[in-house]
Amino acid sequence: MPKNLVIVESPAKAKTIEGFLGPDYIVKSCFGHIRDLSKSDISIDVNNNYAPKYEISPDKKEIIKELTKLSKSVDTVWLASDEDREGEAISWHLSEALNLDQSKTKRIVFHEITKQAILKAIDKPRQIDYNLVNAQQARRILDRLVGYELSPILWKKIKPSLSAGRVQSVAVRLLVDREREVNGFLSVSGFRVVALLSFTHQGKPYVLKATLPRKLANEQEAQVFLESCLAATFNVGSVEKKPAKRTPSAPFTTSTLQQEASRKLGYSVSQTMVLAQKLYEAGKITYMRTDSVNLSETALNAAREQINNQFGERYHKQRQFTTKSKGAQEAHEAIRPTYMENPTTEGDSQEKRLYELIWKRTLASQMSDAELERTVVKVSISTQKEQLEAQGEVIVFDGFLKVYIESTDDLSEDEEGSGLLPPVEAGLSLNLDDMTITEKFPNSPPRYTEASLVKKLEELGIGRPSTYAPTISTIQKRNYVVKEDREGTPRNYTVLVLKKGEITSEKKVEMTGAEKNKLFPTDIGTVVNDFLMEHFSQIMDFHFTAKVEKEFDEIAEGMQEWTKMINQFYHPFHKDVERTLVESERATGSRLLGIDPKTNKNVYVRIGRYGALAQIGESDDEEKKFSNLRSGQRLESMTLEDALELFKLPRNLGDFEGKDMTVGTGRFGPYIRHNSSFYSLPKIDDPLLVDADRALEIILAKRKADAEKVIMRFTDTEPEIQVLNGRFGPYITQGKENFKIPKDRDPKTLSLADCVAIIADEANKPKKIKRGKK
DNA sequence: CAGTGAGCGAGCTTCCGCTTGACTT
Repeated sequence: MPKNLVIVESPAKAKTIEGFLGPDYIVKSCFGHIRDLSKSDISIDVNNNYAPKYEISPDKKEIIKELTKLSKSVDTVWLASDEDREGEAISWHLSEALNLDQSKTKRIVFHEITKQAILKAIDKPRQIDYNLVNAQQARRILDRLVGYELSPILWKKIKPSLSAGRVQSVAVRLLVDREREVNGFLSVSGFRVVALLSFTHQGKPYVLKATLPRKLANEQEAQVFLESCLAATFNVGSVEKKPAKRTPSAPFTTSTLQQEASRKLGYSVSQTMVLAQKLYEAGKITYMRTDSVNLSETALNAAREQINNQFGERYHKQRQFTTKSKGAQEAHEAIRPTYMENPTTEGDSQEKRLYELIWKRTLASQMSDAELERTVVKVSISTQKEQLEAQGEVIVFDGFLKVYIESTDDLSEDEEGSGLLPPVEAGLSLNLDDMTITEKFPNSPPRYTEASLVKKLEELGIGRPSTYAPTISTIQKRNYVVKEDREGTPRNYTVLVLKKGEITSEKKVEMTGAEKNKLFPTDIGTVVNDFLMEHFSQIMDFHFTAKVEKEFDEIAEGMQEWTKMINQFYHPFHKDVERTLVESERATGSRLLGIDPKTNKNVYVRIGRYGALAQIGESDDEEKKFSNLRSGQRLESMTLEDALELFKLPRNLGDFEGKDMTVGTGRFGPYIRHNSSFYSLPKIDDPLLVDADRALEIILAKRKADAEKVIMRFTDTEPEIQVLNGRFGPYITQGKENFKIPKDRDPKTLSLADCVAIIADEANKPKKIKRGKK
């Protein structure tokens, strides 16, 4: 019987550690938090010093039973949860829930999963740090108070089932603010000058591409500039070379891994975490939920060895990075391969690519700076004071760039300043091949991707490595936010060209504002955000988390009583809650768009019980009219014209077989309705233009298709079974189930007995095997 | 699936941060 029970948070960790400790130790995992406030109500007694009502989480009952039993059979229980606020609380909850005898309970922490580190930890046990535990309780209770008092207000004032919280509501605010910034962005164009200048050097022809550093203000100025260049001569004025260097980024944390996997591999935040979890469980990488950029001694040594072997000593430079992000708790190492000597790994291709990314990033972080040479060439124009400029960059020593180049979210305008310049010297005379002046519009601030939102949240110190992915999915589940593509809109721009002594001007069209896989706030997300901003600006403040984190730190250091801190927060907050419940109007996001010229009534858009709608007439008007907004239409961007357009449908097209034909637009696009049947309108038809003849055509075509749908039926004997013609050819249907007809059978000649036999045959076939794994 | 949009009232929804599976398609 083992004499010692060690409890860690993660089962993968438990397995590794057990190997180090020998037969006297049994190592178990508690799978994270084991107790929490009950979900069913607020579970905090606000009138009794905020006494929390904890209960064992339903999914942890089983493991607690097992741990209790084990703890009774050993001499010593070692609580080895992580060394941060949450980890300390887990140890305390364990000690309470398992009813541990303090004299045989020891608290240990280690930062590295090596035999040495663990033995050292066991050598220096301590007691539970109650200041840290109280800091966690304060965090937990504040979050519960905010979440469980704000959400019900939203149910009453906006819509049931909505939610608000310290983290999610600020995440939505970032998106709403950005959306407004983008929509309000005024893009003032400038005119960009690019010249292609040729020369010969040692008998070989070269072209130098040079640009004017500033943009010209308008077309007229561009025209004047080109005219002045018509008779000009061009000379290289100066060539200046400067050394530069580039330094590798720190190894991955959760958030930087999510960002790079999104940029380089196109993974969603949650996809990255699922893959990383698999790599972790397979023992290939260290823990994937971390905010630390620290590498252990073991890792530093392994990286050095790998770099020296693979690239030579010149490529190695040992670096230890320091964590900058707010609120970092550093319970773990950075995310790195467990074995640096493996540049790649077995497994499915997605896992493999993520592993290789982690390996490269880790290795690069321990490599030398890249040395560059930047060259700036100035080109003089004889008729102008202003000079053109060409920039080049050459890698003198690649260093870490040999394995890893970090990506950025910025869409840099051009590829300026990269690559090798042709051989030029001061005084060299150049020949103008052509000069192009293109009208350019500056980009609006970029919309957020999942990963760039995580980056922003981390910068603000909001959320933790374990919650970034769940937060992103919560705000999408609540329908506050959607991730989607949007088509761009066409925009005109002007291009002026000087070539062979002639100046020409041309109007061109480019697409602008197209987005791929970006986060957009929905109407409901916007209405909830504006409501919270109006009544709870304190919670919505981007620095709210940072402020309370500072107080949690003070509690952790024993400088402040946790109940006092919560009390100071709760009193004013709860007053706001009560006042809002009484005073605030129902929030519908209602906007008055204008007046309907036909009826002279007001036209509104707002959120209704079933989503966004347009309304003509006041709410107490008996003859008011409603229409759903179309998909893609947003409350904020609706105009009077857009709204009036909606009321043009449904239209009555006239009578057929004694019943009205109407045309309308539903959830699945435009349709014709006749005698309570629906007929989808083909894409080529515009519901506003369709006439009675065309509607009739569509109805008859559908009837014909339906008539041909039934190949065989056995009405008398077995009305359940039919042979039908479907989208993919003939098939047999029985009730709600469909069955394939074997290729060698003619569907037209099948008898009922044949059908029954085929159904029995198909039903016996094994179900499709799961895809994914080989 | 092609409507609905108001109100009543029962009963429900909801937070953040630790951890993994157990479930289908």
